[in-house]
Amino acid sequence: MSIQAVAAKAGVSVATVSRAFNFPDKVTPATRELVERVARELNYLPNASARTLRTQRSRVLGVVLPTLLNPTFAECLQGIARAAVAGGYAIIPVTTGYQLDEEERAVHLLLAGNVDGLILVVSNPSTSTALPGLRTAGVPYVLAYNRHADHPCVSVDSEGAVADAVTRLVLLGHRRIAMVSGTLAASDRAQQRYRGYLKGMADAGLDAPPLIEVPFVETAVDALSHQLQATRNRPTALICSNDLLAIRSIRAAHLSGLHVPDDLSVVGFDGIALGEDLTPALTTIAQPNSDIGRHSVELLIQAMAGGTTLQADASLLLPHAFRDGESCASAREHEPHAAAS
Amino acid sequence: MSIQAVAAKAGVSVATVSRAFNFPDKVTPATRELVERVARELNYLPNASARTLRTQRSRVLGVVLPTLLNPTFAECLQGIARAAVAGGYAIIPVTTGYQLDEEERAVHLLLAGNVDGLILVVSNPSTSTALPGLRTAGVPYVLAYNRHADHPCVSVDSEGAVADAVTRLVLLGHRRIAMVSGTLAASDRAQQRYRGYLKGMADAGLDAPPLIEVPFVETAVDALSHQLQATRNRPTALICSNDLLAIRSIRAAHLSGLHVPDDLSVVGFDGIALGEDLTPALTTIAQPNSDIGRHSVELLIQAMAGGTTLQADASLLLPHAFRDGESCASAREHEPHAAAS
DNA sequence: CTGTTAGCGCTTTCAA
DNA sequence: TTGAAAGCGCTAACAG
Repeated sequence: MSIQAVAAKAGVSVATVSRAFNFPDKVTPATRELVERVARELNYLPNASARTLRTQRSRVLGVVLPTLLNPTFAECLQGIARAAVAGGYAIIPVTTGYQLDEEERAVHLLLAGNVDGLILVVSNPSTSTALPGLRTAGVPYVLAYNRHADHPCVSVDSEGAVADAVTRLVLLGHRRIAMVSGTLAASDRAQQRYRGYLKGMADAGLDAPPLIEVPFVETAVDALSHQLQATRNRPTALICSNDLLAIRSIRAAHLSGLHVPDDLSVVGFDGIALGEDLTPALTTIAQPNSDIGRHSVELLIQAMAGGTTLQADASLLLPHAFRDGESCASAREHEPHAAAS
Repeated sequence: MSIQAVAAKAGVSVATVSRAFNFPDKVTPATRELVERVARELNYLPNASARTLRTQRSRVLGVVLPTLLNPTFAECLQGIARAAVAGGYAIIPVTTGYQLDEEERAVHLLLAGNVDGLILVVSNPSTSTALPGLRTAGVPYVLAYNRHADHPCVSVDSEGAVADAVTRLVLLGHRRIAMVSGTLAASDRAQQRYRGYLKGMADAGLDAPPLIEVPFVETAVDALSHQLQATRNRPTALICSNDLLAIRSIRAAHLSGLHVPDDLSVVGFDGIALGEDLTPALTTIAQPNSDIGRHSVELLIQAMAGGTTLQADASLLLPHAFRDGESCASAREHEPHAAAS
């Protein structure tokens, strides 16, 4: 079904059909209705490729994210999708599995696909190989979750959030607080969160035990169980770099015969919706995942409307919230191995 | 960057550039390398819209799903994405929130976007308003998770799976087994699973208590807690229509002072990866979510290669597996309220 | 092996 | 208010 067919059947020119759809008030009500009726009869759908080719605008946004298996990004994507539709845009999401080369491949794919703009969550803006190319290509883009002085970003103050969380744990009587993280090198967020942890510990005058880094999420439970059993001065609280890690930490504690939160408090980061349905309900630093997506889209659309590309000073810092759950409690008055500490 | 520019700079015709990219062996190695070098220098990316317009093939697949907030569909989408990339296709996913009108809107959007084929998870194939249009449009499509005699579907035998699960529970000594489901009318899968439950109960010669239908997932925990507290002949086991519901059921049990699995066994359906990390680890009927996505794509690509549309007889029934966890145990020898039963 | 050229479906001047 | 026609970037005959 082409515009030609509609024009022929309606007895008007293709230009008129085009106008009837794109500028309804530039044609007389009579012809407009005629065209609309015929189009409906013929089941006409304007061809997006032809339109894109002609106008040089696709009304499609590319989205690059690490994975959808982490509900954090699924929630964010949901926010992106909703805002995109509201703004008249479609989206093409591509996942990268936290791999640098995949990030670059994804950007290429999307650029070749004529997207008008990009929203991306990269491993690390500083080391990303995809970003420089994007910049020179002149395509508007915005980073979500990442935080970097040279790029437009929509994020939260991870560092401050974790530092605050440490303070809370200290107020609950915890002294031996450890941090659990994925590969530090693979994510600027993990690095920021770790810095926040170190800051919080320093502020409280506490020694920070070595970071518990679990390179592969699949092995997190085993690695953690090992740590929880082996350590003599076992931590009484764990701050986890994300909720998935927190969930696995709770399991690791269980497998080590520790009860959460009585023997071990666990705090997550992300605020995935599922966390509230767990038993114990996850105590976590909640990010507004859906809003991060929404604001990214709105920023992008706004910039595109102005025909410009986004600058770093357009960055947005969204509020986070400490979400109380049941995986976190006061440190026991009576600590085991007290003599050894 | 157009093909013209590359041709000019390389001193060849546009046709040669096109060939160098699409049929490398139809040009001499020398010119091919020349073209490739110039293209790289100019940072040339072929324009997808122009190519689509010309060839009438977009190499894009549309994906329609209820939501990405349920990890089941996120896992499936991951499988779809991987298979699509392997087959040289990009995907555009659209979520519908289980709403009929959204399903129709999504299909329209995708069709206008020139997708070559569609993979969809609809609420109910029988009542779907989007499917008939799709059929007449002649666009290849396949349903995932749904099951229907008139459409090509990739699914598992939900009915048989649930019936088997009931049998297992019976063998564990359970007699009072209830089923928890979302809105039955909203999903053919829920209906199939319920039928399987009824069949399993009948086979065991047991009375099936009324279905516990929780219309809105958000309220599931409250509604369930209420049921678990109010019932005199409280069930000793719950079969849940999906894993999210199972997780909420475990929480509801906890809030009602019941321990899982000692006081109540809970079995889910879906096999989301997260279930294995929970405490207790979720006992569930696992679907091969990623494979469902992969097979859907492969079926579709295969059909498109043959220039045909998929028929109902191409449907695939994939194997499911009962995944043992910790949320399910033998019924207590010594049942409370035994006298009343 | 390479070049010329028509045309995919649409929007957008420019004229009428 | 409407129509004629050019052209977006690419591929695929067809000719050489």
